[in-house]
Amino acid sequence: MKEYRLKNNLIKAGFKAFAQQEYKKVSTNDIVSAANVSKGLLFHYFNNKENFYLTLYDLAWNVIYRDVFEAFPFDNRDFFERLQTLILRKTGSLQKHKTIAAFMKRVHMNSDKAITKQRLKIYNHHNQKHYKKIFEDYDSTAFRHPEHIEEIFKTVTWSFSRIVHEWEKQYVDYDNTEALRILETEIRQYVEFFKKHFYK
Amino acid sequence: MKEYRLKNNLIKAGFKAFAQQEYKKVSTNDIVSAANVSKGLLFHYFNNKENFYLTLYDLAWNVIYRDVFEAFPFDNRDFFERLQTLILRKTGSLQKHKTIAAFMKRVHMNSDKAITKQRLKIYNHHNQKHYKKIFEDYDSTAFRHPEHIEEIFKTVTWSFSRIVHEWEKQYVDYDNTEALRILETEIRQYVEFFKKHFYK
Amino acid sequence: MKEYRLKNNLIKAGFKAFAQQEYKKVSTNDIVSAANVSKGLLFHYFNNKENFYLTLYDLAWNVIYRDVFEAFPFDNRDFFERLQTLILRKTGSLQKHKTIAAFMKRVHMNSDKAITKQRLKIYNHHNQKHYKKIFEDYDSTAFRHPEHIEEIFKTVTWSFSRIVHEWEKQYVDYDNTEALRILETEIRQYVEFFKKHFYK
Amino acid sequence: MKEYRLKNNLIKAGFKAFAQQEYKKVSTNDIVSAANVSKGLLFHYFNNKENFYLTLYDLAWNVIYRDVFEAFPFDNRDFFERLQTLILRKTGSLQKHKTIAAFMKRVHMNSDKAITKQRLKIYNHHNQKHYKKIFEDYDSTAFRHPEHIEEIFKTVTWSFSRIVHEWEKQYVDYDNTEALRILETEIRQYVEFFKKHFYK
DNA sequence: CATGAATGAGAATTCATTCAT
DNA sequence: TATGAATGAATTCTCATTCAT
Repeated sequence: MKEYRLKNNLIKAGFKAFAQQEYKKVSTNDIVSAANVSKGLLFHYFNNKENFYLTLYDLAWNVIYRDVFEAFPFDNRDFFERLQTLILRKTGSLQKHKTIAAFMKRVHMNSDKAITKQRLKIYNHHNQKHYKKIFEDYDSTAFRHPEHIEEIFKTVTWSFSRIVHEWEKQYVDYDNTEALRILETEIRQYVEFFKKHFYK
Repeated sequence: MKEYRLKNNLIKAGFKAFAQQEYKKVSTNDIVSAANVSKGLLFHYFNNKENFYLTLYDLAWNVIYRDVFEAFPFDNRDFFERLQTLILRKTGSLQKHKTIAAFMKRVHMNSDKAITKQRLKIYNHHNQKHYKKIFEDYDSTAFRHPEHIEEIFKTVTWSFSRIVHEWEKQYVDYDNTEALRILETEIRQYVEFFKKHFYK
Repeated sequence: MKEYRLKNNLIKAGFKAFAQQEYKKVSTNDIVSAANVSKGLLFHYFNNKENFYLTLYDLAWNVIYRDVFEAFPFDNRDFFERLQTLILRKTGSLQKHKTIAAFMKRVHMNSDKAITKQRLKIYNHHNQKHYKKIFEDYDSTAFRHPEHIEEIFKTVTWSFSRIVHEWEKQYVDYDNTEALRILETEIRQYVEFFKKHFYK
Repeated sequence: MKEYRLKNNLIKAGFKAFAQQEYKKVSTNDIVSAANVSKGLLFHYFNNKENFYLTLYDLAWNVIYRDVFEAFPFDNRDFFERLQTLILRKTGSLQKHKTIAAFMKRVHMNSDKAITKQRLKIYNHHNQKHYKKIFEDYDSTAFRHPEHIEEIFKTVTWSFSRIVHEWEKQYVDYDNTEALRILETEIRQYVEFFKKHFYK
């Protein structure tokens, strides 16, 4: 598809620019000249700066979830193991795409009202869509108290996100695969712990 | 001091503006018109926008540490209790000065390189100066292993900052004094815990 | 004529757009997207925006004069009655084609030099062509002073255009047929008046 | 007032530019460079293009009414003669300020919604203010039917505006004073006519 | 005949900063 | 100390037009 070459250039340049600097500090001029593209093209494709930014955010989630769902082991219906796979793959994807990871960090730090609102919409849309995919057919028979699934889900995901956060701070400079193995071990440990308490 | 009225107006307007919006989004026009002061005066007093911003940051710490050191119980030479007082007063001060608290949050989220660098300088300067004041004459004889004081200091301050952080998130809407009492109880609990382990 | 469908879409969209907004305010993007047609096609058919605009103007007169000349009673060779028919049909046509009427109003208000010049050319071309048709074989024997035909022509057409103008302002919201009947009565009255003075 | 020199340059350049071309066709660049003034200054004084345009419109009426009211013969309380003075002075003022006259024509032809709305507001404000001044203490005892004053007022002003309009078209190129004398004669004639019919 | 990607000059507007008074 | 007029580079965005396919 030769015709999307320049659009792609814009997207790449956008990710890079918004990963390095704040939204407001990045000028559309910077982006188009980095993308080696005319001034008008950005607006031809994305209408305005804000929409471009949010489109990139949307694309970023697409990239991440593509990695997450590539040959996802749907045959394993164990709740915790699915969750573990999800987290490890998400984290792995961000490790792989450094620019996107940096971009995401900045997006989530942006405190402009209009942008925050739209960003949440996009985020929720992805979350809903993909969590449904993963958790609509998990094995609920294993739980000791299936009626507490809501609370368990929250506690567990929250704990995991915390673990990832701590791990991120600590292993920021490490070799990717090595760091991921460490995270995996830690998560696996917690999975065992959760299983012991929440399963029959 | 009639002659500093306008400078003060600028400072107040500055805190308010930078508490509500990002550095880049706030225009000097916004500030001077909110302060009811001429355009030139801002630059007369503060040279440029960046310096104005950093001056406010410096002033903010002054405000906070003035609260902290007002009748500080220096007669109590216990390490942990001094630390506890420091933290509770700092937090209390921010609770009292909502605008400054919001301002500080935004400053610490700002990721502009030039500003980050300068901001750290100011931060370190205050930290050094005031921590010295508090911890230069603590009672070191109580420690089981005085040679580990460095590690203990880090562990403890880090834990405390974590506790405050969690507390902030949870009690954001609560009544000030009530929320502070809760924090105090929690911190006191940890102080006991630390004393038990690190003191003879 | 399947192959002119898109050209027709463009024309319709053009009339509508230029009826609603000034020439400069209408963008070619507006037109092509309203016409559901590619950007290039507009330029393929009409070369540039200005030419497109003027082509529409030309077409508008074609539409109007088609209505005027549909089964025109050429057997009646009376000068004033032909003129009356011309005016009533012209006005009726504009009442029928609201969009074209609005378009025409805007075109005649446009004061861009280049466009005004071209517009006049088109206008004169139509005028000449059609007035000739109507007035080349009128019954000149009825006039008291056939040598004054020029002045009579001017006086009469000018008076009629004035009558239509006043009528337009007054009956803008009325039912078409009803309003037209009123205009007809008024014009007929003047025709009688003119006949009395200018005929033998 | 040395400090308003450049503001005045902008105003003059604005009148000239908007007198020669449509609102949309005039670029702020054209104006500032004609005024020999920096790009920013226009926006410093007038915020945006639209507001600049409307400010000029307001100023134009000020200029005209300043001419109208300069030593206005308020001692003459005759209704028609006041009206006559008003019209002749208004017309004379526009003859004197050719640029403003051309500007006004264009403003009144502009069909942009937002601008039309604001323009009317300004127009009504001036009208109200000045008509009140002139007609609040006219001699109403002279009228045969003072209860019909509303209708008389409308009929008369409408007739006069029509006369001026025709006159404008005819004497566009004539010497100012000569043309004005012609208009005056014509108006005077009508005043006599009105007096004969509406006065006792 | 039909597309729409691509261009780039030019538009309005913003804003930190300067400087004469 | 205080003003605010003045600057102009930088920014976002528009739009008629071209052209390879």
